[in-house]
Amino acid sequence: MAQYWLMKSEPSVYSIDDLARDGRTAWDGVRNFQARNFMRKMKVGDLVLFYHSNADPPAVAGIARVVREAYPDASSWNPKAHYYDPDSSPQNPRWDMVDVEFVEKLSNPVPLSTLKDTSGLENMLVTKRGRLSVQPVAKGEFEIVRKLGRKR
DNA sequence: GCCAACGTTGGC
DNA sequence: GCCAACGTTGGC
Repeated sequence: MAQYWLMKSEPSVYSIDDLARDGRTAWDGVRNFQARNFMRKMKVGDLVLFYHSNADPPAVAGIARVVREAYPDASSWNPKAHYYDPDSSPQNPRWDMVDVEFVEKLSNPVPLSTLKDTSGLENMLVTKRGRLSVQPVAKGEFEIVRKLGRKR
């Protein structure tokens, strides 16, 4: 059974439009253990709410799908990479990433304020735990957000 | 740009 | 193993 997730990206770094253009991307740069552990649970076919953080307004901007399950994030042992971690190596990778593909851009992005105000979403982690960049979402929550996002 | 929240590191 | 210091996230 498919699971549901929310993943954050700053649109100035990588936006839903970038994903629409590229078709698919490797979700590298996650350097938080809890977020990494959630990525390790992802299965091909799982659906992802693509959330724009540090945006105006912060919002769920689109939907993506997992197309490759967790594998080592090579940028973690590249000294020139922004997210370089000296404790990670090819022999002993510390960080993983997944590949996701573009599914849809929401015609009506769902801002954080709406997530906070909508009945049925009061338990979403994104409204509580500001700093977790990869998090699980309940199926019902996913459906509500997708529906809101498709409204015009 | 500020700063609260909170995850991580490292001294002890 | 505690916890203070530090760094980062991310809303505002």
